Parts: sequence; C-alpha cells; structure tokens
Amino acid sequence: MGSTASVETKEQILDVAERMIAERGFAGTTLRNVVSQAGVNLAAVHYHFGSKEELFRATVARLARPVVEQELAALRQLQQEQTSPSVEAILTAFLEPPLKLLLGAEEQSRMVRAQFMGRCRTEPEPIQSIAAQEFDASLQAFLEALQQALPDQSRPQLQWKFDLAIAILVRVQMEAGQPNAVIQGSQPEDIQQAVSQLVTFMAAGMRS
Amino acid sequence: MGSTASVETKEQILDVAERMIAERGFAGTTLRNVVSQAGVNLAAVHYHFGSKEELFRATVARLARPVVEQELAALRQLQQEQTSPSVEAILTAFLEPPLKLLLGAEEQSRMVRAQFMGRCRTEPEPIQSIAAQEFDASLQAFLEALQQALPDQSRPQLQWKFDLAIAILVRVQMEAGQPNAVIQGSQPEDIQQAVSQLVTFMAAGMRS
DNA sequence: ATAGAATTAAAACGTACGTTTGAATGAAAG
DNA sequence: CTTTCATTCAAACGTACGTTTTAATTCTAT
Repeated sequence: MGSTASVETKEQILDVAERMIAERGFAGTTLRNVVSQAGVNLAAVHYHFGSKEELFRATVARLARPVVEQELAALRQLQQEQTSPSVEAILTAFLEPPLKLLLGAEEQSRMVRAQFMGRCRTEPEPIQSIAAQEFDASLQAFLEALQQALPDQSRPQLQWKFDLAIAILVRVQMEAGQPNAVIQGSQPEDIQQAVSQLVTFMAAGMRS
Repeated sequence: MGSTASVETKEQILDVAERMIAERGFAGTTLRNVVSQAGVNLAAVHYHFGSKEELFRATVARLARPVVEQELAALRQLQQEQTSPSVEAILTAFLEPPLKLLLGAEEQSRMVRAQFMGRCRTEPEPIQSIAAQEFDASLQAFLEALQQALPDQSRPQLQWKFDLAIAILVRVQMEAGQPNAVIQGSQPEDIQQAVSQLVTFMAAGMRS
C-alpha cells in the first residue's frame, strides 16, 4: 500500500517539476534534471506517474484544483449575497485565489506557482489543452456571471474581452517579482493592492 | 559570393523555422524537422546561421525589424502632426504594424507571423531576451510617448500598464484565427476594427 | 576553360532524451 | 521467520538531438 515514503517521493517530484516547467517550459524540462534536483531515482517518475506528459497532468491538477475550487466558492458566495454582482466584484473573485498563491510557502517557491500557472497558457499544444481542462469549469462559470453583469455586450465580444482579462492575469503571474511588475512584494497588502489595480484595469476595458 | 540559390535556401529555412517555432516553440522545434520541411540539407542551417539559437535570432530579426521600423515611423509622424498625441493615437500607431502582418502573404502563412511574435514573449529564457532586444527600441519610444500623454501616472504604474497592453497584443496575436478571437477574418476592415476595439480596451485600462 | 570560392550533400560525432527492465530493498502481514 | 508486495535502484534500451567533418557539387570571375 501507499507508504509515507512514496507520497514524499511523489511530492518531491511534483515540486521540482512545477518549478522547472515554470522556468523552462515543458519541452525544456528533462526528467533527468527533475529527478536529480528531487533526489529520487529516474524510474520513480514512470512508476508514480507513467510518463512525462502524465507528470505534467498531475502537476497542473495539484495546483489548479484548489484555485478553481476557491474561485467557484467565491463566485457562489457573491451570487448569494447580492442578486447581480458588479463586474468588479466578479473579477475580484476571479483574481484573488490565483494571486494569493504568492502568499504561502517559502521565499523561493512563492513565485513559482504563479509562473507555472502562466506557463500553462503559453505552452504549445498539447500541453496547453491539458492544462486548460483543469481550469475550464471556472472559466465557464465566470463568463456566465460576467454576461449577466454586462448584458449589453454580445457573447463573442464578452468572450474575447474575458480572454484578454485572463491574458493580463497570466502576464502578471509570469512577471511576479521582476522589476516593474504589478506585484512587487509578497505581503497581503501588496497582493490586495495589485488585485484592486488589476480589477480596475480590467473592468475599464470590459465595459469599453 | 552569395548566389541566388543560397538566399533562397536561407529564406526557405527562415520561413519554416518561423512557422514551426510559432506552433511548437523553440525547444519543441528540431533542426531536422525544419530542414525536412524546407527541403534543404541539415548542414545548411549551420552553414548559413551557425547554430540553432542564431537561426532563431535571424528569424526574429527578419520579422521584427520592419515592424519596429513602421511603429517608430508612425509614432514620429504622429508627433509631428500634433504636439501632444492622445493615448488612443499612440496605441493605434503601436498596434497597427504588427496586426497588419495578418494582411499579406498566403492563407497558410498569414497567422504564422503574428503567432511567432506572440511566442517571442512567452518563450523561456534565453529566447525571450534575444527576441526582446529586437523590439526594445520601439518599447522605449512608445513608453516615453505614453508618459507624455499620461503625465499623471507614475513611471512604474505606466510601465506595468504598458506591459499589460503588450500582453494583450501578444494574446491577440497568438489567438489570431481561432474561434472567439478578436481578429476573425483577414480583410483590411477586420484588422481595422480589431485595432480600434483593442485601442479602446487598452486606453480605458491605462487611464484607470 | 579553368582555378578558386561558395554552397550543398551524406555521414558520423558525442550526448542526452523518454522509457523499460530486472534485480535489490524495505516494511507490513501471515 | 518467511512471504508478499510496494517501492527504489542501477543499468541499459532505442531514438533523436545539435553539431562537425569531409567530400562533392555548383557558381563566379579571370
């Protein structure tokens, strides 16, 4: 049965894979580099995950599931509190969970998760599609909510505007920590301010 | 001396490299695939370009130089016509040259150049930095122009807002032709409408 | 026409990749 | 203690990579 040691091995691999794919992309990440940094045997990857592509699937799933869950929970709560939430409120519910990833963990791995999420959207196929599946439920729900908040916008228009809003989020995630980025520090107030600035930026564009 | 045949070989290689890197990224593109599609010998790449990385450098240079040139020319003309151009006018000068890439060439290779430009900004290092050099002159000039049009914005704020505007352009380029993209067709009026919609979207965000 | 340079071609270089194999290791169950 | 099963390990598999080499070929200028 699954011993304690084995789940530690799995998580070591996932941690390193997450960081390396964030930095070098999927094609630029080799299993030998991963297992070397993780301090595990090369065959452990195939034993626990089956293949390099399945390892990516597991990595994105581990990261995306809680984020999507939090996003949907925030949206649900928002819709219970008021009958027709504002664009700003909806966008805040969408941005906070992924950006709050930057709060936890140690200095080193803080930015990694955000950058990994960004990579998911910029990788060539089929990697991008694999990642997209994990986020799809959230996208659909928020698109629907935005449509109700902006009934005058045609569906195609709203769709590409939301797509651009996501592109903005992705860029913010990829740039986290670098000079001139929206997000400078990792304190709660830094994140909160970034969210509010981004919401303003996006809402202005979506109403335009 | 450089024969006619040799420049055809070089351009064949550049054409195929452009398309493959656009689709699969730099790491996902192999020289053997390139030369196979280009119908040239494997050694031709190293003879004409020196290395895989230098081939990328040449590919991005061939694409970026005219675009940057047109952007700077449009900005210069704008600044001569009026003393303080509007944000909208500046952004239009910035967006039109890259998006008008979608007008020329054959059906197949139309979207490729835009997607390649998008890839340049999403590739892992050091590829991203190599590409950034080619676009740097344009970025500096337009940032300066925007600062004059928006004197109330702090430099760091303006910087990340411009960065997000570029992220939007990149997303539009990568998505060109796909369903729900901003750019649907390839007719002059399609592009013109997309530019105007994007300018509105971006300007709203930048003023926010 | 022919020497010389530029270009193309085929083959091999060493290295690294993802994956597979079969044996060693370890802990839990009978 | 022995059996059993999950896990780890070292080693090798076949393939493909970027690059180099050396020879053949094609162009160009005298």
